[in-house]
Amino acid sequence: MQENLVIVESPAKAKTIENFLGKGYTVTSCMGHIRDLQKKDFGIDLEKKYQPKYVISPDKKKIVAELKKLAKGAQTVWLASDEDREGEAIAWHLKEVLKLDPERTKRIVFHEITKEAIQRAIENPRTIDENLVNAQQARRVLDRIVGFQVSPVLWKKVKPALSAGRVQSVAVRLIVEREREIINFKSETWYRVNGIFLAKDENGNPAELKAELSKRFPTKEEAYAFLEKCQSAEFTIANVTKKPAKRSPAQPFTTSTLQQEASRKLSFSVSQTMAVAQRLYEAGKITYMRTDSVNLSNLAINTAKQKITELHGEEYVKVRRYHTKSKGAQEAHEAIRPTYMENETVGGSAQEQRLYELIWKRTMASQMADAKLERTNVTISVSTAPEVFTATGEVIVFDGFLKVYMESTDDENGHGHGHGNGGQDIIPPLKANDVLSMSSVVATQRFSQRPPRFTEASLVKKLEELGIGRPSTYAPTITTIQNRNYVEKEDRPGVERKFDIITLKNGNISEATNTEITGAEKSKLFPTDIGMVVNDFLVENFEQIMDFNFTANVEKEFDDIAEGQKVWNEMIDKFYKPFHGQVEDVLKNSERSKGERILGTDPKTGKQVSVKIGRFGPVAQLGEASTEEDSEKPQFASLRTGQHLETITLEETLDLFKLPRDLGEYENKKVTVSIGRFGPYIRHDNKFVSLGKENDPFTVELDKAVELIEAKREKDRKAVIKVFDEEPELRVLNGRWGPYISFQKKNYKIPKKVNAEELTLEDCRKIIEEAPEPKGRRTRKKK
DNA sequence: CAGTGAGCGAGCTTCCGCTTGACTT
Repeated sequence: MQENLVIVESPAKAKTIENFLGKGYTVTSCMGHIRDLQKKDFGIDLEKKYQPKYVISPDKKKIVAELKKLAKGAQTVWLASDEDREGEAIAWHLKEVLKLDPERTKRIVFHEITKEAIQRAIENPRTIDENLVNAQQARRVLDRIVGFQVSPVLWKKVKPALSAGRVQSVAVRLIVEREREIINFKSETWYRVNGIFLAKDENGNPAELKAELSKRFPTKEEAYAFLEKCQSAEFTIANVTKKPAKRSPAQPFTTSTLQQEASRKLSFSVSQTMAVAQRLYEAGKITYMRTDSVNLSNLAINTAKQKITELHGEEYVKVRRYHTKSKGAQEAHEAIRPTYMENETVGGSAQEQRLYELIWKRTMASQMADAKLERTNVTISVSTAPEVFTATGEVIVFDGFLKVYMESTDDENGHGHGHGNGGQDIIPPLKANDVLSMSSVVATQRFSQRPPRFTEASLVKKLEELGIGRPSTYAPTITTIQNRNYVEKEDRPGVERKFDIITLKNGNISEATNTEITGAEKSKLFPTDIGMVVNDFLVENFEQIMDFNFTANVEKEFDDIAEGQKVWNEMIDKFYKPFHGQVEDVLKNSERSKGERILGTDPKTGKQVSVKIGRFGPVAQLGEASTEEDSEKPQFASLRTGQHLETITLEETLDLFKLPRDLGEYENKKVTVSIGRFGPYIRHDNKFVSLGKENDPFTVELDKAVELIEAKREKDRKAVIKVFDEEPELRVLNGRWGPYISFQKKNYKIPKKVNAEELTLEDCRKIIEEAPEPKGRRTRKKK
């Protein structure tokens, strides 16, 4: 009989701990929560004070059976789940489900995964903290109430299969509101003036001093006038100051900061980061990747110190202890760090290697000395004008942590567009009253930047700041709002923008107009039409849930429950009563929401032009539906990809009704052009030919269409490699991925070694016969 | 694949947080 059974949450942890405990202890894992509210019939008994109806999660049945067996054979069961709200609940569910005898059950928590810490935990067992468990039950019940009562309202009032929740709905709101800020953004313009002056460096060689005028000019005329003044001006150093400055390393990684940096530096999506981190964790190369702690173990700090000394010398070491600020953060957990600091690199896939390297550098830097800088500020006065030029230089005196790692920022506007920003590293030696000769003064038209769109990672950052969601849910939440089609991750090309440049050089002033690309986006989150409609509906009708502080407010109450100051189902009752009233009221009284926008009237027919969400997505409508008999039905046309309810104009909408267009006849059959799901196409003789990107369906002519039809026929001819007279249904075709066999509407792969040209009918039949049955069910949800 | 946009009604959808695989493309 096994004396002791220790149950932890994750199997990797179990393995480590078993090694520390040695004989007499079996360590196993329960893989997180083993029970949850039942999914059907709400899962909460509203008649019995919100009593939760728990069921064993289907994917945990096997684990529970195994745990039962092990617990039966153990003298003492040690519940060693995490020390937070969820962990406490896991311990309690285990106790309930495994029907553990209180006499032989002990609750322990580790503050660190070391032999000493575990030994200490074993020596200091406690009982399950019922208050903490109740705080978790309140959290769980509240989330179920919100999710399962608001979602059905959406099914009725907007569209079936939609969802709402405490976390996801607020995440969508952030993106929708940001998009509207961008739509309504009015760019301002001004003129920035940069001067290049001539000086001498330490060795007496010519050196440039780049400076920016402290004033921006709102108009071209004012900028021009200033340059005219500069023509005859004398430029004098008014002031030189030098100040020391320092920069400190960033904290070690948490889930959220890892996702951000992997996104910025490696272009990983948040779920990709988590999947790669999971593999590193399972291979024992990094510590646990779902954490909000910045704490490093003593062991980690010491080995980092050694490694830094070994690689860079002792002066680069600075031991720093980081503490997580957020309340209820788990000091038991550690920051994400390499398990063995001495390993600079690891094997594995390229992605694993890159993510590991990032984690290693960040951890190292966190224990390294500050970088010391010297900042120089120079002011240059202009004899003919009150404005001054300033130049700022920054020289690294001691690199410190910068030797290994520098955190990136999301600031996409930071480093201008190559028009000079007035800054430079090294400032030539100068002193006050030096007179400089001017090489050039350039006024450049600049524009204020619209707010940036969210990336997956910057959205996680924002959610974390708002206290919404947990390390284990950031990635799934981001995935959910994309799967529900509330949000899309997209690239968008920028647009060309013209800007003026006025240059003073060699005493002459010249003007020019340049162009630049602006507003290009890569992997940014855009709200969809349905996302916007759902968001507006929820903000209008469920303000409390959609409030950015809703989570923070209920968290305070959960804390009160955890401290025994509040009774959990009383707290839920206070929330539920008014909330449920609201749900009923909205169901009864609110209008169906279709996001309808009336754009104006069609000048030709005088009919109303509008857009809305239809059964099959966003649709434009010409004319109004009427209840009268024999009244004309309105015309409909789907919006094209890239067009949105919020931004489409009357003209763009009217264009949609110009299709399908009749181009005339070819071979006595009608040729028409239209736009379908896969873009613009030509229809002729019941065949379809894609128009491609280069041809506009609104202007394309018959000649071009015929050309495309012929090209398609030629391509189709080439597509057929072989036909057999005996079996007309069987053909060898050339597809996108090479040759394949088509038979009775099904396609079959040809083995790589086989030359498709030489296939006989017998060969083909054999391939079809031996083709593996398509396994498994098709996933119901399509993205 | 190249459309749809009327209405009825059955049966379904949905939350957040803990954890890993087991699946297919």
